[in-house]
Amino acid sequence: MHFLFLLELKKLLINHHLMYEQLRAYINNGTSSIISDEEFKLVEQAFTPKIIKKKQFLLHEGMVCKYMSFIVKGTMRQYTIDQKGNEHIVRFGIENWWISDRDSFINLTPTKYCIDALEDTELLVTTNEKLINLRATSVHFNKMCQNLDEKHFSASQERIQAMISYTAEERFLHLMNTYPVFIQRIPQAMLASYLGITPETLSRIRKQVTLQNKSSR
Amino acid sequence: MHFLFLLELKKLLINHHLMYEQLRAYINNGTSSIISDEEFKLVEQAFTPKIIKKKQFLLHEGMVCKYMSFIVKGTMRQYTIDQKGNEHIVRFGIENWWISDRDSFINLTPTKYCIDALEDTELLVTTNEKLINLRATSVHFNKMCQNLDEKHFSASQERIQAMISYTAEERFLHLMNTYPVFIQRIPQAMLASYLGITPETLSRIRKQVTLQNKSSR
DNA sequence: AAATCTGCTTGATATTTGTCAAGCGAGCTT
DNA sequence: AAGCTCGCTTGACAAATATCAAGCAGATTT
Repeated sequence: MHFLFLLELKKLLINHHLMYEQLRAYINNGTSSIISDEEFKLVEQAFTPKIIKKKQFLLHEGMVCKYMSFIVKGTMRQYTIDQKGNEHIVRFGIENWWISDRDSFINLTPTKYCIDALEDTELLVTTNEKLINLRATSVHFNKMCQNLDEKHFSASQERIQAMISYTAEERFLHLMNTYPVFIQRIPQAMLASYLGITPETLSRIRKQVTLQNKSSR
Repeated sequence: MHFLFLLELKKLLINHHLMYEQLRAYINNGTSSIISDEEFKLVEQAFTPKIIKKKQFLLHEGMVCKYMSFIVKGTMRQYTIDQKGNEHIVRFGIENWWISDRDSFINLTPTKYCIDALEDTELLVTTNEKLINLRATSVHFNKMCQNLDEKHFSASQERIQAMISYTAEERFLHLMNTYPVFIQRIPQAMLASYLGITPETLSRIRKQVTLQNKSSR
């Protein structure tokens, strides 16, 4: 009994180690110089590993979003629920992106979003206070945050532009090109919601698209 | 002749002074402590005043966006032009917001956006290098940038959510509540583009809305 | 194995929005 | 004052998308 417990604990620690290592790799990825062990220790201390099982919630409508989480592995979604009970997916979260409702996180206001996991997902979680401190003390980490923010800006703008200028079919093709991972991993009904259309319409669009591909070959 | 020139120059300097003062006011607005004169001098030095006349371009598709501009007064639009020649407005810029294509600004890639002025607009312009230096030297300015970024994040997310969950009419009503200034200042055809609909549809929606208001009184 | 559920597809029809064409009033130019 | 552009509206019709209802194959539960 004791022995099995220790074994599980060991596995857990190894897994946690791997999670931090991926964060380290991503930090190094964005800068020319490599983050030192001492500096990375500061980063480690600011984050807590967390695993969210499929369908579990990270955030629920009405809560204040106290955490900002770096996704190490897995897929999440951030969505609202309207009066009719329909879900509208604002954002998918995958590896190497933040997941959080920044508005609620910064202003401590209740969120209107839910965030849950589409598959078992590994997170590194931090608070606003720790984040602010860490950004002030670790140059490399701060740089990573800036890069992530720019990535986020760019993605949002791209999405808005697609929504106002493209038809549903064009938006789907655009998504296929930009985030092919989404198409592979995410159930079609959720992709439809993300694209702002109904599942039925997406089904017809896909049929359309595959037919066009076949005839052009 | 000499005299008139000096008079014009004086007017210009006074105007420039007022522009900087507004930036100072906005910086102070976002923090608990007030920015000192020495610190604000650093801010002043990083920016150049610029006036863009109505319909003039600040940025054109294909250029690299080398500047980030703080709007002191006026209205701008950031938009794409599709193959059919239709314009799609991604964003309006008004007082106390940045205007720039951040993606191009950061990565030095050619932009796909045009930015022009809807009315004579006063800007304080800076470069990425100056911005980075200034953020490192002025705590108050850095805080303002963070606040602006959060404002931008929040607005983008809000917009995306509106696009995927609301009908055209709901989006218009939402815009009326969120940015009534837009409705007052901006020609209807451009509002339509911003909402992702045609001018004709917006015209019909407005008719609809005013009829409903009348009957409910 | 039967029953249920989930994710997706398909068809018929309704609703929303776009397209094209015309018109109208206000302000501007000549 | 005549003519013109601009911003907006309106009508008739077309296209895109939603809605409702049904069905179906594969996975999961009982």
